[in-house]
Amino acid sequence: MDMEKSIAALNNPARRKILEWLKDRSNFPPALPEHTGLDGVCVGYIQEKAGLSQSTISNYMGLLKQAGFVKAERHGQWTFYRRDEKNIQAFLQAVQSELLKD
Amino acid sequence: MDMEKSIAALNNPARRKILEWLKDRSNFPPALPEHTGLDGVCVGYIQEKAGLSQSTISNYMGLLKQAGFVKAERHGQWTFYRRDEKNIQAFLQAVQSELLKD
DNA sequence: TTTATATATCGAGATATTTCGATTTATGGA
DNA sequence: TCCATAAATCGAAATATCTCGATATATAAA
Repeated sequence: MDMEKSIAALNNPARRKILEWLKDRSNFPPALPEHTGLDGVCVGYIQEKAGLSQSTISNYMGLLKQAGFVKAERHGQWTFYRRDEKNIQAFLQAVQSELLKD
Repeated sequence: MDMEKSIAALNNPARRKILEWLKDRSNFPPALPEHTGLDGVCVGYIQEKAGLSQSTISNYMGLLKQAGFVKAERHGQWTFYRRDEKNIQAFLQAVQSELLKD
């Protein structure tokens, strides 16, 4: 749990939005036939949804990954990103115990 | 609850430290005789503890205040800052419901 | 009213982040 | 092998943050 990286990753509305969208696969276009059964969302779909450039999204997903909020898995030419719920919970726990009195 | 301002305010290790220190008055030098009974810690003590310039700390406390994490109260020439526990809890609630799935 | 002290505000240089388009790398298909 | 597509990396301009010292403001004390 790198609090520094985690908070920096959250310090951007688009990145927070992406984390929210990733809660539900149906926020993105339906998976391609060759992707049925695979978990996560590929960069292109996130880019389309966010309306930002490919390089920006790739960068953002890298930051979210380094912060531990998402996991990446490569399948062929695509990289699928999905939330890392365990780490997200761990982060919330950590902020809480840092911020909360007692 | 301005999530934007709140996260930005937390996106700095010194400001997070200050919030932690403010949990316990004894992290700072004892209050002056003329301040006994008054709540909070004055800027000078925070500055001394943090080892940053006076203007930096004044700026930081302003950011923490705008984010709702602290309350300021002026007594004479001193400004006393203290945590706003209600708002801190509200923030934690908000991050949690934004980040957590379900 | 002058002086001293505490804090806030201003202006600026250094550093970091944002975001892009261009390029590179990885992979799969013709 | 050559081409197409997806994603990552690079380089850069615009903007924001960090942090300071200097100055301004507010208050109290002499």
